[in-house]
Amino acid sequence: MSKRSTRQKRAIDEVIHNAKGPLSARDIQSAASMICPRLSLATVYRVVRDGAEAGELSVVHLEDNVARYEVAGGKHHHHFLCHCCSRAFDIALPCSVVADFAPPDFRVTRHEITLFGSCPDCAVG
Amino acid sequence: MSKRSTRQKRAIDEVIHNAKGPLSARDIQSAASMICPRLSLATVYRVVRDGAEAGELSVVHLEDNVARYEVAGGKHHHHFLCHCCSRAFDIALPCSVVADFAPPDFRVTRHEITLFGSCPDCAVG
DNA sequence: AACTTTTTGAGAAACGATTCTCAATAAGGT
DNA sequence: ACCTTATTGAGAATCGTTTCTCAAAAAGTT
Repeated sequence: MSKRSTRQKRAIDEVIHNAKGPLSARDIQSAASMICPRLSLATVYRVVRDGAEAGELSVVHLEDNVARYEVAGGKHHHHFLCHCCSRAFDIALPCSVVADFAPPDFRVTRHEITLFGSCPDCAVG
Repeated sequence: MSKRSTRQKRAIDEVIHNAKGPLSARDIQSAASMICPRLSLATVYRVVRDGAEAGELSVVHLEDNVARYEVAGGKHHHHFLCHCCSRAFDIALPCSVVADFAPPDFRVTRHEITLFGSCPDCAVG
């Protein structure tokens, strides 16, 4: 639990809240560095870990071995991962039926739908 | 490209072909060890890498930072990852519409739907 | 069976993400 | 402004997966 409000925490918070999708620790570092120069990766990891433990952030694991963080409690959504710039974006997909199609002896507690391809910035022509 | 048929390769092949879902290198090693004792992890990695390069195997990355391998060219399906025993299972889900719901400026080339929960062996009562 | 060349086993090494260490810095209260 | 204590930065350390190394073992050919 964090006790003091610091420039670093405020910058990290702002970056995460303005993101269009979940951000990796490095994403957060480079974006928040604009606001708070010399922000260290260790601090980013500390702050997001505390945020996740406090239930304010949720951790998203897509397919590239990198944890990404987003504000928790938003409405359910899915993700798009650009194979070109490696950025992740939020996407809304209908998914109400997904869990119902699992064989009945599997207990489904959660699902993730991830789309891959190129994002608007990377798509050519 | 492999030039010789060995006990190790045959064991690994058999294990992968009989699997109910994609297998990690360690999964393969422990299963294939029954057939071919003292099989080393390095060999598993070599064989699956060659298989993937030859297009015979495809690599699946679920959310736990471990590459899993399955025979390529099967019909499209999705995966279930047991958070208890960490095994992955193949699952068939309807997914025809999934890509259509992405915003139009995203180019979708692939998707992955993963269900999480407990598998039949791990689900209690 | 002998020979040549690929393949293997075992552990060391590499690699990238994440965590730790600790002296230096900065919040927040007085 | 001062003091106490949480927080930070920078790099070292860790952790787990995957790759590399190289001598020893095995495949396939004659």
